[in-house]
Amino acid sequence: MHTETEENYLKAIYHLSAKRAEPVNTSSIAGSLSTTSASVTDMLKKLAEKNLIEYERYRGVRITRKGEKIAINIVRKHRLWEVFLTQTLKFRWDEVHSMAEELEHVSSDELIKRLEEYLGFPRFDPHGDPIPDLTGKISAPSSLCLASGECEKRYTLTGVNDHSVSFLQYLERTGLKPGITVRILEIQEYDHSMLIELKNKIKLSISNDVAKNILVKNYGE
Amino acid sequence: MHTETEENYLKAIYHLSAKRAEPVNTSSIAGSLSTTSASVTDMLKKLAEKNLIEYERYRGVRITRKGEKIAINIVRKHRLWEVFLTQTLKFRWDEVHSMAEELEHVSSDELIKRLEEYLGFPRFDPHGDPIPDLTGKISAPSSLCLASGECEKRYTLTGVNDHSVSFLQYLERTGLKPGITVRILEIQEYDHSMLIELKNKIKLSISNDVAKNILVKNYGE
DNA sequence: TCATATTTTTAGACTAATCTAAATTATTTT
DNA sequence: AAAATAATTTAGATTAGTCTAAAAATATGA
Repeated sequence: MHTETEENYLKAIYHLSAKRAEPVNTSSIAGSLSTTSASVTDMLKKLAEKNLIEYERYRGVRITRKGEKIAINIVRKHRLWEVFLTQTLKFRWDEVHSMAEELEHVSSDELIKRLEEYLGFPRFDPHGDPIPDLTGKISAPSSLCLASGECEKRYTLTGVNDHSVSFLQYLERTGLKPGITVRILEIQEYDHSMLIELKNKIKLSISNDVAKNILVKNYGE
Repeated sequence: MHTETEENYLKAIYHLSAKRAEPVNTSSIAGSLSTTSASVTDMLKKLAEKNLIEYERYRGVRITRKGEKIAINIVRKHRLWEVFLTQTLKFRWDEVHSMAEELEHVSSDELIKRLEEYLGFPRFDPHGDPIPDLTGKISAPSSLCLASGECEKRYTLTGVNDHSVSFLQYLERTGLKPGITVRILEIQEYDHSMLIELKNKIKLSISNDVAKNILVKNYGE
C-alpha cells in the first residue's frame, strides 16, 4: 500500500481540488499540511512518479483517477470513524476529528465494511459531510445554508461549512447541533444577523458569518 | 509520545521478559520483530537512553518500570480492540490479531477508556488473555490446561497458550471456541491424547500437544 | 585451556520524510 | 517591458529506521 504520509498528501490535494477547478498550488498544500513548500515539491515528484497526480513544475497539481480513488477511500474511513466515535462512544462532534485522523490510516477495508454495516450504513458524518460508499460514490450534501433562509420558516440543521474546532464548539455551546430544528424570527437589514428560536423556545441571535457556515434543509423535507 | 516502532520494541521485550527471568537477548527480539540483530542493537541504545530499558552491551536487556508501563498500555489497547472486533464487528477470533496490531498504536487513552466502557469492562480478550486496567493491573489468567484435566470431568474453555493463526483456525474449525464446555471421555495411556465430547454430542480426539495449548476452568466455577 | 562457533556490536550505506537557504521561474507593478 | 515581488524548486543536510558485511566479544567443547 501507500505510506500514511502519501495518503495525507492525496487527501489534502483532493480536498483542495474540490474547492476550485484550477490546479492546486504548492503553497496551499504546504499550508494545509503544516509543512514547507520544499517538502511538498519533493513529495509531488514521488506521487507523480506513481501516477497518483499530474504534476508540472511551477504549474501546480491535479489529482488523477487513481489518486482520487485512494483519497476518497481515506475520506470514507475518516467519516465512518467519526460516526462511530459520536454514535457509539458518545464523543461530542467537536472532539472526533483528530482521532478519526489517526484511525483513517490503520483500518483494513474489511474492517471498514463491517464498521459501516454495524453503524447502519450512515450517509453523513456528524458534521453533515457525505460518506462515500464502497465504490466511491458520494451523495450530494445539503447546499442550502441558513443565511439564505426566510423569516418565519423552520429549518433542520444538517451540517457545517466551517469545520474548525472553535466554530463547532461555539455551535455545541449554543445548542446548534445537527438534527435540531430552528425557526427564523427576524432578519436584521443592516448586518444580516438573524434572531432564531430553538425547539426549547430559547431565542438566539447569530451573525451572518455564522449563518453562512450552517447548512440546513427545509423542516419536514 | 513514542514512535510506533519504539512501542513495538517495548511490547516485544515485555512479552519476552514474561516468559523467562533472565534478561532478554538481542536475537530473540530480532526474531519476534522479524528484523536483524544489528537493527535491534541500534534501537536498544535509543531505548536505554530514554530509560525505557536497562541495557548492557553483550548482556541483554531488562525492561524498566517506565518502559513496562508503556508496554502494558499497548497490550491493554490491543486486547480491548480485539474484543471490539469480535464482539461488536463479529470477526472470528483468528482474524483479529493483525488488525488490533495496527489499532493499538493509534488510539488516544480517552478513546480507549470509552471503548472499554462501551464493551462492558471485559477482563479477558477473545483468546483468554487478561486485559490490563487503566492503572496497569492485570488479572491472573487461567493456568489450568486441558491436558491436565481428568476423565469424566467437564471443563469450560477460557483461552489458549499458542496464539498462532493456524492453531486458532484449527480450534475454530473443530468448534473449540472459548466459552464452550467439553467433557473428557478417555485419555490414552501411550500418547496422552484424549477423546472429548462437545455440547452437541460431537466426539473429538485431540493430541496432547493440542490439549496443552488449551486453557480451561472447571465447569461451573 | 585454546580453538571454534555463535552472538552481538560496529561501521558504513540506504530510504523516506523533513528542513533551511539559495537559485530559479512566474507574477505583478510601475 | 523592465524591475520588484512572490512562489516554487533545487541543493545539501538531518533524523528515524533499516540493512549487509566486518569486527569484537562471548560461549562451547575437545
